[in-house]
Amino acid sequence: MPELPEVEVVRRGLAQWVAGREIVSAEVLHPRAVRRHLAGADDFVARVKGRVVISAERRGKYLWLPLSGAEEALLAHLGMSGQLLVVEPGSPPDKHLRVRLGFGDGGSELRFVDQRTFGHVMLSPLLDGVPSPIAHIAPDPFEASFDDDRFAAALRRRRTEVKRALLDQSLISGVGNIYADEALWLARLHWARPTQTLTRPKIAELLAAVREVMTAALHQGGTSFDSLYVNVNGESGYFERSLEVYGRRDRPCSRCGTPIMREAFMNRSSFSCPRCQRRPR
DNA sequence: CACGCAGCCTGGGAGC
DNA sequence: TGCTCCCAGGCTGCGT
Repeated sequence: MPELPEVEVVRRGLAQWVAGREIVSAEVLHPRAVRRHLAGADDFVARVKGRVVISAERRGKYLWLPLSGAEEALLAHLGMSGQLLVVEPGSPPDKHLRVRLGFGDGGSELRFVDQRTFGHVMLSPLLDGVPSPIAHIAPDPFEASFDDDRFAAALRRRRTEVKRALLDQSLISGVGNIYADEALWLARLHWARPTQTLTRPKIAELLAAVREVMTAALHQGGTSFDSLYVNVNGESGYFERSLEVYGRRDRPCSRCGTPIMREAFMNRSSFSCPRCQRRPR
């Protein structure tokens, strides 16, 4: 389940293996993979050919490849199960291969593989260096343009629960269910804590926790649970060994030994320590 | 405008 | 063995 650290691992792989190369062929094997490219699959294929990949960029969980020519980029979101794989041409097709790009040097090809098809790729204009479809997404906490004070003020204005706010990509991008739970545990906050009751120091602590868990994950190459997520070379990350609460129901909290509990939240799961993270009254 | 939630999608696993 | 149901969850679109 790719969140910011996993997407960053993929971005680095793309920067290393794909930047500077000219796309000469493209094939869309499943229309849903390009559903956000409103002009259709044929248009996507026609317009991507002949373009040189300039670099690999990322904001939150989105990543994009600026292309030569017009101010345009190949934008990708991995969804839950998407992978961008750099493989030798002619390698056996993956079961869930959705899009394939070939390069003029005849070397490795880029494949978008996605079992659950929540991910997508598209071509989009760049506005001030950012793809237009993600203009409404807030910077992620590792960008220079992320403003801690502004985030704190926006959070306190909200009338919602702190975990909902963490998952709201218009407030802070890149945080998904796994790292939200991990950061809340580290900051000793219950997921249902009303945002308007958070003090500025507590918000600073929460932001530090978000950055800490993501930095740790990045150092280990991302998180992987069911091998659906792999980096650009097809190698799984190993961060799941370091998770403190996510997926650890009934196992002891490493701080106090209390069994971790799982609660239903937003049609998914929240994991927390009932002692370290006291539910608000 | 702010907030919350259904729906999208597939395969693995549990239960019968 | 084979069927049904549940679960994973980021994001969009829509209702309140």
